[in-house]
Amino acid sequence: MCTERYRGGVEAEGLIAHDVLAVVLRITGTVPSVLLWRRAREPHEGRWALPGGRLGATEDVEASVRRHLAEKVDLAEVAHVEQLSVFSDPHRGPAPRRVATAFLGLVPSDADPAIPDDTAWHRVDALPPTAFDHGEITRVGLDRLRAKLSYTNIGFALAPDVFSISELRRLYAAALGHHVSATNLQRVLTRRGVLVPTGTTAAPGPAGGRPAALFRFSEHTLRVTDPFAALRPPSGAGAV
Amino acid sequence: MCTERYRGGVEAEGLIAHDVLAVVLRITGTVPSVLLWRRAREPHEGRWALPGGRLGATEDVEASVRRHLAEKVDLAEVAHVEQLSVFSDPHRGPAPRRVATAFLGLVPSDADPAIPDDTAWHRVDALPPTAFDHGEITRVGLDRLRAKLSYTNIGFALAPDVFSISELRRLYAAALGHHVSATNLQRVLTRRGVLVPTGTTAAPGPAGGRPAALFRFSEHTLRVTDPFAALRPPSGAGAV
DNA sequence: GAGGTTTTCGCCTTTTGGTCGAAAACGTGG
DNA sequence: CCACGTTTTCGACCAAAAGGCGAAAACCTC
Repeated sequence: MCTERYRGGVEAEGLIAHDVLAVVLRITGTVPSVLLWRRAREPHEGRWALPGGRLGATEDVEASVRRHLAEKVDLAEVAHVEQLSVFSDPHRGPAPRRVATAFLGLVPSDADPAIPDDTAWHRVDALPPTAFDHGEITRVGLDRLRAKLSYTNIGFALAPDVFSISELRRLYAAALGHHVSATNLQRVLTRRGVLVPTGTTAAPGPAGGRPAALFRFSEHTLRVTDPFAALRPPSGAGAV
Repeated sequence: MCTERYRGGVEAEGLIAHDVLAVVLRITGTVPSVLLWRRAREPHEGRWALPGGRLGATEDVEASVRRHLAEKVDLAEVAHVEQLSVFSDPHRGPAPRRVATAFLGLVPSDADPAIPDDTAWHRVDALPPTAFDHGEITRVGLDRLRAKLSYTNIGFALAPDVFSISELRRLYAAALGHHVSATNLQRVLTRRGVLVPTGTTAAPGPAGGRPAALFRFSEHTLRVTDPFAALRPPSGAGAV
């Protein structure tokens, strides 16, 4: 049949199914959680998988991952999306061969978007059995988030629109997995100009305490804190 | 014919040609250069393209880019390869649709590998007309190199096995496009433990001068200088 | 108003990066 | 063999950035 030769022809020509996947993270309590859905069909029936799907003919990978993500979560709640990496091990899943471009997505901690019945948030420190290489991909996404918290304004995608320093401190500590000092966090982010005071304060908790000043991020798009590390240009920089 | 329905079937199924591409950089004089080959056929005949080719059925993208690179340059001279990004704009080239995974490759300044007749090094500040989006991809590769020079030991892939500080300073300045102080470069890299003295010295130039002490990189694989920026863990770090 | 709680802020220390100039170690040419 | 130019090295100093601590501020309840 044509179908037989068809398959063979496809592989000889090197045409490959291309998927997109999203590691969608959100800080819940003291630990990040990732959005996963439970597979109802083989392969890997019953295991938990990252949202995603086939790359369409008229879209680039970022448009595609946004389209597929919209099936699992309200896209308006996803504050940031960026490309992670390509996963292409020929044995990363059963035949036929699939290549996937993975993305990182971030949802602010105050958003609690509606999600389908087969979908749930899972703490990254207690992942259920994952399908294919999705566990490894989740780890890559988490690592990326942690790295970028240090030298970008990516916190805007984890925090509510306005927030107190202690709330922000809690989010950073949860994402980074280690203690973060409120004093230092505020100073570092302020010096970089990513944090601006709103002038308003929050009501104290039931146990009292001084009312917290409220802040917001100056920008809601990713910006690298420019001379973020060693070996800066002297003063007036001339790009090549 | 089968062929007719074949094509239609392929696109309906979303099967796509996947390419790999490499931005191979090398510091030449005071400016980085990129390895390009001149296309002898349409589309974009006569324009200059990045090395690369089709992803094969039994290899992942990194193995593939190494295989294709071997056709243009001696792989043993490529000291470092890392994934850059996926380029998937449906209109990034004429039909049929192609998706490409781009890589960054680095060749030490003392290597001068043999290359085919259709291939040449081009200074990145004076690129010839490039095919498809290869000019943009080159820019992405250069940006990646510049960023990583600041917070990783990636210099090992630009420098000879042993080198003087002034040689290394020249390489960093050329790659970054701005002045770099030898004193500071040595201190920063030494403090991070990526630079180790060999105990030997180089012969002075024809005009004399104090003989330069020679160094080498402690590792020849990529390592991120761990707490490379703000928001470090307190002291004893416990990973989650 | 006393006592508990939470946030804020000033002050200090440590680490890191940037700059400068003197000294060291070589050549060459009188 | 000594003065001079050259290149590298190294110490000293400075500024910026980040980490830490504790007192003070601003709220609660009893």
